Amino acid sequence: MNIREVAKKAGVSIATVSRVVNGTARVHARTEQRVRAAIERTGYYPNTHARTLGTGKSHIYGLIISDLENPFFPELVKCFERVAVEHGQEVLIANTDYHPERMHVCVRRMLERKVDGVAIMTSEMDPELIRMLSRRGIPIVFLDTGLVGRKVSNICIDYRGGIDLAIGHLTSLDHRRIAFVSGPVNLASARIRHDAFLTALRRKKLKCSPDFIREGNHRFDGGQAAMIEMLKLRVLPTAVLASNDLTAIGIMGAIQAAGLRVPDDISVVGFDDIALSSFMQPPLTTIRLPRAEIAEWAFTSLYAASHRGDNQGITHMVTTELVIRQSTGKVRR
Amino acid sequence: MNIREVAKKAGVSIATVSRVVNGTARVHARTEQRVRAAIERTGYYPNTHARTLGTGKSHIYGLIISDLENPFFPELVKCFERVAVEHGQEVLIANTDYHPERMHVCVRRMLERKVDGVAIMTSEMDPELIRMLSRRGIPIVFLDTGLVGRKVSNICIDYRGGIDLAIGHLTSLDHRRIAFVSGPVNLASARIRHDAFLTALRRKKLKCSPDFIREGNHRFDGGQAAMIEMLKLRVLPTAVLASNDLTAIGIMGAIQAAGLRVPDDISVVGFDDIALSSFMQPPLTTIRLPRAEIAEWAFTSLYAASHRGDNQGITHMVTTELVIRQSTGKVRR
DNA sequence: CGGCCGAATGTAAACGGTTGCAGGAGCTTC
DNA sequence: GAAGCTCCTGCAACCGTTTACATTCGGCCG
Repeated sequence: MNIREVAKKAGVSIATVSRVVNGTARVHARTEQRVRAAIERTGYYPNTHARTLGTGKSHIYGLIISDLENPFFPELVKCFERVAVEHGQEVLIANTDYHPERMHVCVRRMLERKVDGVAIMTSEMDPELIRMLSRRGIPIVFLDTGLVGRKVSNICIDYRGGIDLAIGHLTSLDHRRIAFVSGPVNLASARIRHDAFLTALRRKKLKCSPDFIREGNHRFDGGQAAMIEMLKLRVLPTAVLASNDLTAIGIMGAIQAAGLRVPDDISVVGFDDIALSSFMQPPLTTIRLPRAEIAEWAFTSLYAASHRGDNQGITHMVTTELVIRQSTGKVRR
Repeated sequence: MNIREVAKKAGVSIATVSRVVNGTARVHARTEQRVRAAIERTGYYPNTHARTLGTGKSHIYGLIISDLENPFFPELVKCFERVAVEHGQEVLIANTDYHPERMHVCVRRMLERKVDGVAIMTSEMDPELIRMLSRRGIPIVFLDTGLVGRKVSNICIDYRGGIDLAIGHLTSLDHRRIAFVSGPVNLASARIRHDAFLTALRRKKLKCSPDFIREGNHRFDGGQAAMIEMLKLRVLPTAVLASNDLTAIGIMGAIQAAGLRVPDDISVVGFDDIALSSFMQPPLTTIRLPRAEIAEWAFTSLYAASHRGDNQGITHMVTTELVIRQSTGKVRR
């Protein structure tokens, strides 16, 4: 059931069938009718590979992420896929597993399949690889890297705004001793959050003891370990802000395991608002990162660049919001 | 940089380049050298779409799942992708979002991209669609459906064995009043677990009050609601088994919200062993479903069917195991 | 030295679409 | 009635491979 079969059944040339299928040129209503009937009867659908070969457009978009098992990503991937399918496009997903060198394989896979654009939603990256894509005119969109250029767009997250909200919320509950557990310091986006925390404290005229700043790893065990250490201090913080939700959940675990209570003894605030956070005991107060918006914007910017030939990349700012649940409360006297 | 460029640079015909790239026929060592050098210099890699057009093999495998946000799936998807990439194949992921009618779109996407095989890891399905794939000779692998046929394989999970282990574990801790919160009853795999629970109780000569059997929805809120109801009974169970981990986590939430303790007052056992379970307070005792094994076997069975032309599908049995953590304990007097 | 053989390489026809260009049909206009 | 215009439609080249078949080449044997 290829285009030739359909053409024969409809008594027209393959060019006419192609025009009916794609709507690329006027076809007489009567002819169109016949072609459509033939398509119906044969159950014909075009071969995308042949189409790609002819037009150079694959209708596939690449999505590179760090790790699908990190709860931050599934929603992002799902939304990206949903929007892509709504636009009649396909998605190619690749995991780097946090290894910068795996990026090579990912980019290679994208090139081999001739993607029409790539969303790079990881922190790891390699300028050489970016150039490989750029040189071929493939649109790119990044998450959180300053770069913007020809066909290269960027999504910026307002970490500072979210952290300001969280600190404001905590101070309004009379918290003065606020600790922070960061992500891995070699991660740019983790450093931004760390800086934003210090700035926000300063603005509130609060001091921050170095004992109250710990490094985590953006995973459960990192938060847990950091908090276990912190609980050995003579003077404990009354609230802890974490660089992401998994860290916050690890922190809550350590607090509860030590026989203390959240939020009665120590309040905890996370960052990301992964689904899991609302299921914790107590449900976690956290700064929401709108993953659906990120995914949607990532796709549509690539799609626009590929279709309308928008050459100048742009920066899109994504705002965060504070979701208040039950892991934060007023300071006990 | 297509095959013609390479051929020109190496001073050979495109057929020779193709033979070097694919190793499909003998090429003189000296010639091969020249071709490889040309490939190196030009950074050439073959166009997969042209290749697919010529050979009929796309080297793409489809993976249909219910919902990427259900924590059961990310690990499955990740493993499937890893194994596929190791074999030089690509993966096409599609979500049904639990809607049987979305299967149409998923299967259509698979057909359009000419996948070499499809793993259908959802419960929803439509025999008509299966036939559409089968008629074209596309290998299929299912999770948990009795069907096996020409190029159709099946992965069976030993639910009964896992549930027997769990009930054995609970009775050895002196539990006699054991409750069960099922999944949605219209889901075959949920019914199997339900039946297995009843059988296991009977084998231990335990009676089960109808009050102790509730229907959940395989989500957090279903477990929570079912347990809130159950806690109104005059005589409470000493242990609850859930049809999956999310349900179990909802159950623990309801118990703790009611001021009771897990496992001191009520023990809880889950099913699946999603990553989250080990992070709960207390960490959840659960029946582990080996998702990596399922994914690996799903891919390799498709790959074998596509490459070696294995026509007879087979059934693969996957065993479960009990992971004992801290949500289960001895019955208090 | 001629014929034969096998190894190495080239030629050209698919694969299934898209699309620029040409041409025919039907109609208006002078 | 011829010229010119529009609207449809078909022809054929092209996209980048694979692969069956043809061809060339060198060596070996009788």
